[in-house]
Amino acid sequence: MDHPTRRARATILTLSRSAGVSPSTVSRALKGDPRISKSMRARIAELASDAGYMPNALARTLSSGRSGLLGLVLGPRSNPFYAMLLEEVVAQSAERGLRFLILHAGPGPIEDRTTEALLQYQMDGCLITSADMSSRAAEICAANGVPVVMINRVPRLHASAVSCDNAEGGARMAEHLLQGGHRRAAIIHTGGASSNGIDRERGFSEVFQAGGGAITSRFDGRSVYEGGHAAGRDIAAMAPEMRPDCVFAVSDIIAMGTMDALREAGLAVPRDISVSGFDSIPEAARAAYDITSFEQPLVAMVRRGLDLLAARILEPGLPDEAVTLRGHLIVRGSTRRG
Amino acid sequence: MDHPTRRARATILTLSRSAGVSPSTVSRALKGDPRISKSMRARIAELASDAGYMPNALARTLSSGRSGLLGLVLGPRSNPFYAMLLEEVVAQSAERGLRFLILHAGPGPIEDRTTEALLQYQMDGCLITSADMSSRAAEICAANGVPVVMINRVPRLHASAVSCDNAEGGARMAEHLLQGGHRRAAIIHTGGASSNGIDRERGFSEVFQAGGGAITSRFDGRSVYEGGHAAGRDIAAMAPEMRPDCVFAVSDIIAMGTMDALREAGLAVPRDISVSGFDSIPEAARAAYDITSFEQPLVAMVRRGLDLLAARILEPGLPDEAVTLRGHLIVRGSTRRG
DNA sequence: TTGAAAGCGGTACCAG
DNA sequence: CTGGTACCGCTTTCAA
Repeated sequence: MDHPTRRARATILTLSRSAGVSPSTVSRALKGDPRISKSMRARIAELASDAGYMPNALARTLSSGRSGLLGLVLGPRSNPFYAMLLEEVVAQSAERGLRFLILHAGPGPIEDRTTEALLQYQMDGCLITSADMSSRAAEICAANGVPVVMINRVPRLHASAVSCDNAEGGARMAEHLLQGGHRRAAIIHTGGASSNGIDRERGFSEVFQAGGGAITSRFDGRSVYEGGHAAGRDIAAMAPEMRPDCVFAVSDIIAMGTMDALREAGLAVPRDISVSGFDSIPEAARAAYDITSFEQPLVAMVRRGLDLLAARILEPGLPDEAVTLRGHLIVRGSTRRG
Repeated sequence: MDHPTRRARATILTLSRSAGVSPSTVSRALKGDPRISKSMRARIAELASDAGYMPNALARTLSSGRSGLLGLVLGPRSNPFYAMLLEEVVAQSAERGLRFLILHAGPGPIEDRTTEALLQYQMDGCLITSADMSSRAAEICAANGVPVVMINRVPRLHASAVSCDNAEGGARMAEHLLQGGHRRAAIIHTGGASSNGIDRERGFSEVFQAGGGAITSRFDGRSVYEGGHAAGRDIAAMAPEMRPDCVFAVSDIIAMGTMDALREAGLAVPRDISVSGFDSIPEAARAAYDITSFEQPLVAMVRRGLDLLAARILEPGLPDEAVTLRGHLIVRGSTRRG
């Protein structure tokens, strides 16, 4: 009961027959093994392309043990940062001949059921780009010898990680705001879950306070626009003398919401209050927002992340590693200057 | 040269040995074959879970011919609509036990090289959610008996498709604007490539003109915020008596750019000019934009898309099919009412 | 109700 | 430089 519409595909066996050589010779010729004569290689290459031969990656996996498949866990679309990460990851991994299987995309933690799918597909490794993912997935992977690398997240047990220097970023932002004459800051964080957010807040607070500033209020921005918006509304509702003179949101998407709420309440940014964010997503850079932010070195982060993963796939014993990359402050129009 | 860190995984063979039965019995027991006695099934199930047995999906594919893997082509992140689509697709396919391999994510067409990866991984089917993808990929898939379904794109050769009624959406928007007293419309389209955009524009133009309105200008919004922004700037620069009284952008992301540009130029929306979009992405629904839009029935579109794919995987001979779903107009604050 | 054995498409080791 | 062959993990007839 074959599929009549699906013409039988060429395999190494069929090629070997039409070439009159053995399957192993074909296999070697196809992957450029130097032991095969040039002429034979050329002949087989020609035959293969004529026959429209496509290697069966799955069969190769079965015998070689390596699938070339990586698992990807992506954070929620509500933060455009993850969409950027996705594009960059896909672009860079294509160059390396790696493919991604989507394990999870969206809010909430990855389910155990899903993690198991990973194992069924013999993935060589797993890339996690979500800040609030349960560490359970990493555990399951580790237990099965599948290396895990996290991007945009501080390292946890059973995983390597790449992140930008979040504390440093917070500190740079604090300096910038202090120089602009700000002394009363509101912080919009992400509520416990995100280690990134915590580091950014810590770096900010230390420097801001050391410089004579005060953190006058804190809000939970829940890593979403709406969370920032709600915080902005609360800030705008404060009595003018109680109001902070600047806001540090731990991510741009939050800062966008805050800024909109402040404006809707009739406050001018940065005249009445400065707003700053983190990540430097393109949306926050638009003229309509023009938010001062700390840029994460996205391309480099992805590159290092894939490097870490590739190294651990080649050499399973390698210890976990935490890489911190330097980002940089981008001053835009949403913060008052000195 | 084994990997010492990676404990050997349980396989059907190891299970069969510890159970003292044949591999085929284990295989059948595991998938609930009724021919295996209840007691044996229970015993093997227990053994399997004790051993932490995970089936090797790739090995299964090799012998069964079905991988459970689908290919995904995703449009550029610059339009949040694709990120929505991604989350919905992943959520719904997880329920069906289908996994997605990312073939492409981002701007530009999918490369042939990439399409070939598809074939190497024996994907059962392919889902394409990008408006401007080259039809070449669909062709390659078809040639190899891999069914292709396009979501948010009108059908082409060698593929089934699901889309919302784009022309109808344009028509509804035209009616709405006519009722609001608008008679001079600017259209911001996406420049040839997108069949969706063309249908939306056509539906709009026909009804708007039939109702006594005129299309006074057209701009290429290139499906990106910046394209809409540039068009908005051009519109704002027109002499007031030449200026359109409303704008129909063929997607929300374009409308957002246009709206920002109009406001930056000092025009009020909708007092001076109305702005309308298409898709109804959450970003455009925010209070800061509040854009009147035509909502695509995303959940249903994805459901039908996966249905089409699933049906064609089970029965390879099925003819291509085009499904059109009905969306609906969402009137918000960016368009002047009667 | 269960077992034996032949593949699925490649890889890689051992010969020659 | 090339051939023979066992095997990766699972499915699936065909027998018993």
